[in-house]
Amino acid sequence: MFSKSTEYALRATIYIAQKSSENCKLGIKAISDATDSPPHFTAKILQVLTKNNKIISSVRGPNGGFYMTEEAKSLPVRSVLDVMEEDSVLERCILGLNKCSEAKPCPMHSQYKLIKQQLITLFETKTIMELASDIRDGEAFINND
Amino acid sequence: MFSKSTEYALRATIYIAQKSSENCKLGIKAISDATDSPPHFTAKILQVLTKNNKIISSVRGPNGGFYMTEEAKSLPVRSVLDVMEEDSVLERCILGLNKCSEAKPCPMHSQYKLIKQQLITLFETKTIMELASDIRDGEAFINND
DNA sequence: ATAATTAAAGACAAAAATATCTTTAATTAT
DNA sequence: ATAATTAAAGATATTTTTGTCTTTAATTAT
Repeated sequence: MFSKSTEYALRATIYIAQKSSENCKLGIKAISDATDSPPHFTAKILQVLTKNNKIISSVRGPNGGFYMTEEAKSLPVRSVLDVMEEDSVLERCILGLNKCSEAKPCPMHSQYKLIKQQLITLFETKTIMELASDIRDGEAFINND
Repeated sequence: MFSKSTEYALRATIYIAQKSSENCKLGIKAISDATDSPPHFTAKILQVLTKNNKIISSVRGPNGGFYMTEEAKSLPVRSVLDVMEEDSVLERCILGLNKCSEAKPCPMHSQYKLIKQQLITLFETKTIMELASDIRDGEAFINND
């Protein structure tokens, strides 16, 4: 469904949301370990997610690292997809046609649009914080151990 | 959702199902034109789909080309995904975790599994023929014109 | 038989995605 | 001020995906 980059982005974001705060930041090593992601590659992805401190914030130097504000934690999961430029997965034609629409549907259009709408709703209503809470409560996991 | 290869495979299969029969075969050019796909690349993909004549059949030489038997046309759309080795899209964890399961779910697992099940059902119940009929009846389209 | 036609097979090329490594800049603690 | 620490930025490498081109083999019509 998503690229590796986006999978790593989602996992890192959820982990940072759960573990960090403005006075408790996380290093790249801790994040990549906890989410089973390649550290250097994850660092690159976090550079994107910290652009404009939109989703993730960071500070350099000793005791620095990555963290999220409470405000950012309350963003919908879809914001991560938007930044990673994978929101299109939620909109595209399942057969890859550019002009697939109600007026000129592909043969899977009418059935797939119902599923697509549920995907959109899921990513737009679920917040990052909600996913993070499930991990904190031990109801969900973010690694492969 | 799917790779370009699989998108081309699905479009080509649906087109061949609609236009061909054992005594009316289609050339690669006709297929790639009708489905807005790169001809040489599509030829490669058809080589996979014709392996063992499982889904698509072909004969070489004059008046040769690609076609489908009535039996093959009645296969579920999922058979194309299986051959293209993209059936995993219907099974994988949306966050890319290898060990995501009921016992050790990712934080999106419980909500996403409902959507995933609908995708599986869609691809397993819909037949290639059904999609092809929609095109024949002018209810659906397979190109970008 | 021969020539024409068509897909199959294989080699190659380009682009994109994934991953790593090194250098730089910012921040902090001392 | 200095040294240590950390992310940012940039360069490079590897792998995968996508795409093209050429040669081969099969089939058919003449």
